[in-house]
Amino acid sequence: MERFVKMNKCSFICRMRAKDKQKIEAIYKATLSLTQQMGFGGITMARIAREAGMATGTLYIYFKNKEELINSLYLYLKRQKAKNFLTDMNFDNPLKVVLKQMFTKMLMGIVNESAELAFLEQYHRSPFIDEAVQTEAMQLFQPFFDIIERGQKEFLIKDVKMDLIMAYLSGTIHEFSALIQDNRMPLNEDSFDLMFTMMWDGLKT
Amino acid sequence: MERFVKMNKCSFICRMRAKDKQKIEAIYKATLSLTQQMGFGGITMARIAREAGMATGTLYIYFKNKEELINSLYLYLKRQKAKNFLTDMNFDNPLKVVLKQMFTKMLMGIVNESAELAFLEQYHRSPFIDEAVQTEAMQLFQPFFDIIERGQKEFLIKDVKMDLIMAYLSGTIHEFSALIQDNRMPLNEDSFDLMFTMMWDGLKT
Amino acid sequence: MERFVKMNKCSFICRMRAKDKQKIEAIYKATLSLTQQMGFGGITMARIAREAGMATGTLYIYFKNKEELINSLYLYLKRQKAKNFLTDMNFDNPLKVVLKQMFTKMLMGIVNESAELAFLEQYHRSPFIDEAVQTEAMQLFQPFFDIIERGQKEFLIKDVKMDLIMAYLSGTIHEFSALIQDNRMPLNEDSFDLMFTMMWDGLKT
Amino acid sequence: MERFVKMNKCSFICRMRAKDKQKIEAIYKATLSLTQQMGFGGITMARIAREAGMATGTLYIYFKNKEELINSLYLYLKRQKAKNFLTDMNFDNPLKVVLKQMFTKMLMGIVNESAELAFLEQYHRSPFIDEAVQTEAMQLFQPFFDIIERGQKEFLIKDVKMDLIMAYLSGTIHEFSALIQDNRMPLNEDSFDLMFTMMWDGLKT
DNA sequence: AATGAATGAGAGTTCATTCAT
DNA sequence: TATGAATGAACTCTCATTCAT
Repeated sequence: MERFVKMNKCSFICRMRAKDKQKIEAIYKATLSLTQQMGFGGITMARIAREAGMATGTLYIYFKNKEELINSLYLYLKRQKAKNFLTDMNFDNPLKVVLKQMFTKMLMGIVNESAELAFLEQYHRSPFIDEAVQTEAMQLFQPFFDIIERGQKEFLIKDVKMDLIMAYLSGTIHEFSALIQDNRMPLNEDSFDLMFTMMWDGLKT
Repeated sequence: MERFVKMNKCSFICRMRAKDKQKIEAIYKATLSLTQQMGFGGITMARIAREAGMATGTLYIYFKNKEELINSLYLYLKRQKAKNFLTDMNFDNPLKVVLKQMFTKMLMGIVNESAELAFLEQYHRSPFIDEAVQTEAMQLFQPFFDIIERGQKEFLIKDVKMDLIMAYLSGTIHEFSALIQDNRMPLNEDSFDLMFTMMWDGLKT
Repeated sequence: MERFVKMNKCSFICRMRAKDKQKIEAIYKATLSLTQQMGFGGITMARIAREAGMATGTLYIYFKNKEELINSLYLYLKRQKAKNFLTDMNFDNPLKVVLKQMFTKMLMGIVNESAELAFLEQYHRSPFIDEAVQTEAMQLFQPFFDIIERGQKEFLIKDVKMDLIMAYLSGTIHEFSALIQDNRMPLNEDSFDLMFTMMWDGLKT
Repeated sequence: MERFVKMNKCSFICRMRAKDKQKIEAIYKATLSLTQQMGFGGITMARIAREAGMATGTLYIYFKNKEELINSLYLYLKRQKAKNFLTDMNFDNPLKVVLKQMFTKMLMGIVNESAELAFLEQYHRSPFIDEAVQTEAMQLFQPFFDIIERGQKEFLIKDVKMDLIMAYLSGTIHEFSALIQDNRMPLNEDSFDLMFTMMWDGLKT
């Protein structure tokens, strides 16, 4: 949908009213905060609105309905994660070094953004899931798949289906993150080395 | 519409124990079936009752409320799983053999009981979770912890905290099960060997 | 869905709980009353429930949703009308006498049941209308169509399409009823004769 | 959606009358179009504004609220109808000819302006109705009443209360229009003759 | 013990109206 | 004048729980 650019005020400083980006972020923030506080089941449109400091109806200006709000937030987080993930990566390093970098980034990300994690985890088994949204989210991590394939070509990583590799990585990283979040593993280099070693030993040829 | 004439009250020798157990199992079965069909969110007391062939009110005779029903079912499944898990295990075999046996049992169990799996997975992030219940569930798997400790004493398994070992095992087994359920990995010995090898390589010293 | 007949109380006076017919009538009555008071637009489920002396949720035990409630009431009124309409009719009388009888009945019915009229009128342009329901309603008045056809065969009534006859009758009766309801025409035999004459003159050959 | 560059404010000679009228007509047109498309219940201020190519708030510059908008449109249509109705009428013709002319005009008007009809019909039982507005609308048709009175004085039309005559005419014309709109009566002279004859026979002495 | 109708709080969503720009 | 984001009351409908039978 296009909009009208209004110039009637003949104002040189023409700031378009724009459907406030800040507001969308306030909604996202409120939703994440609520998910962490009360779980996915505790999210209601009324509560999100109150937490974000606006009226219930306002949510429906920015999102068609609850489902769309949830899916948008999911995609937003995934994009953000993918962006962070690719920043400052040096893919020319030896494979194991690259993987260690990635592994560390992932765990660090999770630690710093526990609300996001809670949301993402609960999203997957929710009735809101949208296949198209998930597909798009998956594509953001293509560079990651490339690294694995490179490792397989160099005979460093087990030559098994990518599905199996992904399942293995996702399972371990997920659970390791949970350990850190629950303070059952400390947040230091030794601890990371330990976890990476387990993961890597299973992966390598 | 047919009708049953109930005579319980007219019976002088009124032992209800057996009946109760049957009813409770009917409720459990109905709940599992519904979880698989419509997800955790689709479970309502009315639906459980209908699926189990009884009135809504009857559920409240056997369970104080929905939360208790869910938690009871969780514990019931965990106990069942632990029982199956320990049956026919020969702990005198070499460690790796024992672990392979366990691994296989776990994945097989998951495949045969997909309704149970759906329930357990969704339970964990639900608002129904009860810490005491989870603790009890954990204790059922003590024999498993013993095996791991034995492996560490024999210098076969990495000498890291049990928490880390458990996180690693739980993460991989979970994801591997999902692969099988989604038919992205076949259900045969080769496939199991592949998965076990990955898992074991990460675990071993 | 099966049901249980409970006899455990060994009560000789076994009154089935039955989804209270009285309640349905209370709902109908409340709906009619509200339609008259505040128009079709003023009907809300909450108000119907309050007027009928029950909780909102209770309405949904008896009717799937608002639409079904409205359509059920419509059909109920139409059936009632058709029943009244056919009672005490002597179809052996000369045609004009039969028609006068019908005409009188219709107007009398309308006068006695002004709430019903308000409802029926507003139903027709509402978003609730259900074609199947209307078709069934139409069939209830078959005996009426038969009379008209008989009149046409006897060359007493204009030989035009039934649609046209019905439009003519429905239009005049409708408006005449409104006159009486608004007290712009008295409710006596002279007045009825006048109205019937106008109607009949247009109808006859 | 296109964009308008508005310069009104920059114009020193700012006469808005013409503009206003255009806007009001755009609003009326949009409202009629929506009534036809989605019924009276489908009209929302937001939709009217969008259809009319303006902002919601703008509607409130021209009309105090929704009720006033609807009532204004009603009166506007009635006035227009009355104007059309009186154009090209030759009241010197014999009474029956004049009536036939009127009857034809009315039905034709309905056929040509089905959106208007949909609106008028639904207006009558709406919560927006305003008595004063209706009274004014009625007065527009005075010339029509005069014709009827003339007919009564000439002993051509039944000597009954004007109310009864109006009810009779309004009822039949209404229903006949509906027949034509639903394509259950063709739009030709024979068809019009048939309908007029029915109506006239009821009316004449 | 078993029933299922009844309850009513609370969910998601819509929309007439306001108001800062 | 014109805008359209913001508001919040009011709507329909759901569901865990109760209770008379």
